[in-house]
Parts: sequence; C-alpha cells; structure tokens
Amino acid sequence: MLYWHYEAEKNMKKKVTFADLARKTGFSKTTISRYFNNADSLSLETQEIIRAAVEELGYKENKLARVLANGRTEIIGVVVPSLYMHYYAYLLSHLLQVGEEYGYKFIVFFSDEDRDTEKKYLSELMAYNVEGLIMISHVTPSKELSKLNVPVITIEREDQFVNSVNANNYQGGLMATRHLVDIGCEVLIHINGDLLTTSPAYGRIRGFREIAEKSGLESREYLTRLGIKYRDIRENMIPIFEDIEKNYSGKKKGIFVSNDTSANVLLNLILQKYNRLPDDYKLIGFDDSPISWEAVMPFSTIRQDTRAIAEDAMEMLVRMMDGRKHRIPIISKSLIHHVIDTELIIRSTTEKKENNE
Amino acid sequence: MLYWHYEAEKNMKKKVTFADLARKTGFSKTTISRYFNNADSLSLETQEIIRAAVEELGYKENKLARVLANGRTEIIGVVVPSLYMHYYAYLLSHLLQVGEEYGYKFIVFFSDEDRDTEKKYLSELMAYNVEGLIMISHVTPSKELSKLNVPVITIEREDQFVNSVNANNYQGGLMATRHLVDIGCEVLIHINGDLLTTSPAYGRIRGFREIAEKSGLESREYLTRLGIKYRDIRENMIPIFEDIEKNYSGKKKGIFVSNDTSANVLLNLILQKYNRLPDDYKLIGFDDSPISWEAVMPFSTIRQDTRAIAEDAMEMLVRMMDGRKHRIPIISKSLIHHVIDTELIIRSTTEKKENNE
DNA sequence: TTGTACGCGTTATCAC
DNA sequence: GTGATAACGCGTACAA
Repeated sequence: MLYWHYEAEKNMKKKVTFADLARKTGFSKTTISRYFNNADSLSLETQEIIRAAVEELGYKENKLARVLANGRTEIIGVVVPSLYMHYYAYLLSHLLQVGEEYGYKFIVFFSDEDRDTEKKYLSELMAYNVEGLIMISHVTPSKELSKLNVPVITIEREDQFVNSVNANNYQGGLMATRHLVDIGCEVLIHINGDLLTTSPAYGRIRGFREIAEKSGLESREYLTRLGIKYRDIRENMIPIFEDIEKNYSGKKKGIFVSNDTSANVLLNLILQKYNRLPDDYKLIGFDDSPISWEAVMPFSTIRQDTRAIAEDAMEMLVRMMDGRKHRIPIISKSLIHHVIDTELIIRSTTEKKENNE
Repeated sequence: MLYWHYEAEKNMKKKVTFADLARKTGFSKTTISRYFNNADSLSLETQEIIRAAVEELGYKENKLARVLANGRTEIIGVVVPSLYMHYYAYLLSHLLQVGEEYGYKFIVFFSDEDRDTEKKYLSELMAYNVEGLIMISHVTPSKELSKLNVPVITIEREDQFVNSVNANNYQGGLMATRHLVDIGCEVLIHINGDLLTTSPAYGRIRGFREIAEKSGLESREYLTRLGIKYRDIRENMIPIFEDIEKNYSGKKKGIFVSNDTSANVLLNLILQKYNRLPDDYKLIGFDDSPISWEAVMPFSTIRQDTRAIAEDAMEMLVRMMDGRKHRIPIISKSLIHHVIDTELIIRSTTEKKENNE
C-alpha cells in the first residue's frame, strides 16, 4: 500500500535553506536574502561566492516562507463553472497564459454547484491568501464577492457590486440581428435561455429585440432553458424547431441562437431533416466556439474575443492588487465594468444567394 | 490608476490571529491551535468560549502559516498541454473534481511550450511545496520528473521512469479494428501521427496492426503529423483523403482515425464531397470527444473513461503522498503503470446495412 | 486539560 | 555593503 517511486533516495535529505547558505559562505542570512531580492546591493565578489554556494548545495527557493514573511503569495484564485462549455475552457486557458506573464499562479476550482460548496471554495482561497480573485462561476451573488476583502473581477456574470469585464453582448445581438435583416430575412427568430436581466448575456436579447422592432419585421423569441449538455439541448430544441417549421414555413427565417453549441444542435436538426440547409433558413450563433467552424457546414456567429477579455481582466486585477500594496490602499469607490467588442463572423449559413445587394 | 472597489473599507483591518483569540479568551495560543486541530482535547466550556471568540472576532484560518509549520500544503500541481483538445479539458475537470474530494487544491499550468518554460513551471511548483504532481504535458522526459523528489503521476504520456495511468490504447486499437473487420470492410486504414513508440497512444497503432495482419485483409497506415488545430488537420487530411479515394475506390474501406477531432475532419471531407456517407466508407475515431456525438452524423469511436482515469490517478497519488508522511517514507522501488479499459461506441458511421450477421 | 518555548524559512528594520 | 534581530502565524514537544 505504498507507492512512491523516485529516482534518488538520497535526495530525501532536508531542504537547503538560507541558514545553510549563510553557514557555507560565512555571510549572514540577510545577505543571502539580498542576493535573491536585490543582488545589485552586494559586491560582485559576494554575489559570486553565494552563487557558487547556491549551486553546490542545490538550493531551491521556498515561496511559502517568503509569503509568510512578506505577505505576497503571487497566487490568484479562479472559480469556473465547468469546462463542458468550450467558451470557459478557452477563457481559462487565456487567463492562465496572461496571468503567468504577470508572474502569477492560479489555484483553480470548478463549481457547477450550490452556493455552499462555492462558499467553501472561496474561504479556501482566502485561507491561502490569494492576492486576487477571478470569478466566472455565477452562483455567488456579487454582493457577497464584494465583501471578500480581496480584489475581485468577474467575467460574463452578474456584476452589480464588483468590477468586471464582459463581452459586448448587446452589440453582438445588434450585429447578428441586423445581419439577418440585411440578407433579406422575413421573420426574425431568437432562441435563448430564460436569462435574468442582470446577466450580461441578456444583452443579446436586448440587441435582438431592438433591431427586430426597428425593422418592423415579424419576430419571435423562444426564451426557455435549453441546458448545457448536448442531449438536453437537443430535447429542448426539437419542439422549438417543430414550432418554427409549422408557423413560419415558406417564409425566409433568420434565426439567432444564443450560443454555438445550441446553434449547432438546431443546424443538425435542419440538416438531418432536409439533408441540406434550405434557402429559407438563415442561422447565426454566438461565441465563435470551435464547433461553429468544425461543423460540416460551418456557421455564422458572433465572435467573443476571449483573449482580449482575459487580458483586460488580468490588467485590471493586477492594478487592483498593486494598489492594495500601498501603505494606504488606493481604492476606487466607483465600480468599473469593461466591455469588450464582439465581431460578426459570416459563414455559409447566412450567405445570401439569390438576393442582390 | 487605482481600481479596487470593495464593500466595507473597515474590513481592511489586520487579520485576526491565534494571538488575538488567545488574548481575547485568556487561553494560550496552543489551546487555540488545539481548538482547530484537536477540539476534543479541550473542555466543552473552553471550546464554547473559543468558538464565541472566533465568531466575534471573525477569525479566518491562515493555511500558509500552518503549512510553514507542518509542511502540508494540500496543493497538487498539474501541468496540462492545453485545453484546445477536448480530451484534456475533460481530464482536468475530472481531476480537480476528484482531487477536491480528497481535500486537495490545484495549481494549474498550461504548457504547450518548450522544456525550459516547463522547467520554470516545475520549479515554481516545487517552490510552493506542492505535495504531488500530475503531469499530462509531455515535453519533459519522465527521467527528469523522477528526479523531482515529489510524488509524480503521469497520464497518457511517456512514463518510463515514473508511475502512470493510461487508457488501454492497445485494447482500443484492437477493438476499433476488429469492429471494422466484423462489419465486412475489405481494406483497413489507420490514420495517426508520427508517434514515438514510447508514447502510450502508440498502442493504437499496435492494436490496428495486429488485427490488420491477423485478418489478412489489405491494409494501409497513414502515419504523419496532423496537428492539433482544425485548419492544420484539414490541410493534412486532404491529401490523405485524396489518396484513399484514388487507391481504394470501389472497395469497402474501414478507416480508424487516431482521435475524434481528426476523425471529424475526415468525415466532413467525405460528407462535403458526397453529401452523405457512401456505403463503402466506414469510419471510427478515438476518445469519445463531444464532437463525436455532436456532429450531424454522430460517429463511432473508442471511449476513454476520463473519469476513471482521473480517479485512479488521484488514488495512486494520494497513496504516494501519504506514504511520504511517515517518519521513514515508504517507497516502492518498482514502477506502477495502471491501464484503464476503453470501450467501443458504435454509431451510424459503422453500422452495417446491407450485411447479415 | 492547559501552557511554555521553540521551530518553520524568509523578509523588514535598523544599525554599523 | 553587510549583519543582528525581530517579526510573519501556526504547530508541537515537553512540561505542568
């Protein structure tokens, strides 16, 4: 019941510390510390002596001790809903990439779950003295996050009481819908979940609604929970598809679906029924997830620039964390909500064929 | 240039420590410590007094100080290649989930990169005194990992000198190929990267080869680097597809593709050319990635049980970490390589239509 | 059941 | 340039 193989048992010896280096070189621990934090303040000779000792003894830095002494963990906490939605996977991946460039490490939690579990995660993070927090999960209200006494940034979730970075969902909704109008659709249809108006993604609905009204065209919203798993989404999409088939047959339909995963489900239903995309179906998704271009028929979508979102979030968080280090923390009383532009990506599902400009 | 909003500035006061609790209650710091680690050793009365003080002062535990004193960080380091391949995203997600059940937290690094960068990540992790390491990234040779003086588990990568958990790739290769034989294919084709024989995934090639030889059927291997991005894979897949079209037209082809992302690319090429899957094309992928069932035509594949892999890896790692805590670390000199079964998933791309049993 | 004293490995402060 | 010493917050012998 004991399973640890490793190369050299002799490595098991205790770790080398500043004290060891001090003893070896004849300098004090203070000088050793300076060697690592402010080498220039030492004579070249001294530096060389210590360098040699570090190498010979095989010293490895101990961040924990440093943290206890100076308080800087260089750790950021992240709570993500899950990686089942590609969007989150990309976002996380970019966040870590950018964060590492700033020299931060990340303790990551996944939390699809209830508020209590997430609360536990949050206090764990606080116990490790994380310097900042990035919240993508949406189960904990921003009001509570704001009480956490640590810099917090949220991304694409309710953000009433905290700083945040979000995609310009409204703009995306406008662009998607306007595009459907532009290519000559006669009926505008929007499929989305039953979102709260405080959710940033609700902007997609507002955008759709605004253009739909302005256009004067017939329009329809299907706002009902679709789910996040393929099966569930399919289950819920079938009746919607049937309803569309029944009520809008013959008319040129422009359908804007809330996200690419769901858009792909609908596209599959259409293709499986007709074996091709009929001319009276125009489809656009949201996110620019891989599925939008990996499908047999790559479909139009609104691109979220996750890289830009990650960069913006990190930059903002770093400022907040830096501000905190001053003797008197610099604090902005006004909240900051950054909004990152989206982009219209036109693919084969919304190309106009028989229409002229 | 100062961006930190938070609810209550008064929270900014210094953190409550054991010393504060001791002062407040009149007990010693030791007693406070016992309250958290071994409450039963205190009188109920004492417990209650301390509990009240904890609540009143709003004490929050400080793991870092505890770690410095007792050495247990409860942190595991993970290095993942990227989240661009769904497989890794799922694996990571399961690892964190299982690890949290054991009470561990994870510092996560993504590393597509060179060995030097990864080396830096590894020493960062060591500097934080992580208790264990899970390596999924494959750029650092296992020989080096074994020298790290910390329990290490690798997953689906070269593992000559460390303990590991892998899917039964060989079994998967056998099953996929045998299935193609069973449904009456006349030519067996395998598409894969130019893998090293030390890579666990090479087992897929071995499995294919074995059945191909036994069957006596005509067979062909396309072993060349495909890439991990859709575009690249498509670029590389086109000539292969053309070659297959040219050389094996008219014959019933059973094609086993190394992973679902690539299989989907090939399926798209076929569907885009024929607008349906011709009867003489039988296709099977590997991994059971979402794309395998989210495609218009869900395709057959070999399922990797990432949940089981994650559980097994964590269980093994926990044992190694526990063994290490004994006064004399318990160490197994023999390496352990666990292998997790795979499963054949039959979908529409390998159904036999015109054949009888 | 409770307390004393020291250690964990580094940084900060002040002195020389 | 360099050093002594006191933190940092908690765990743990050992003692009472």
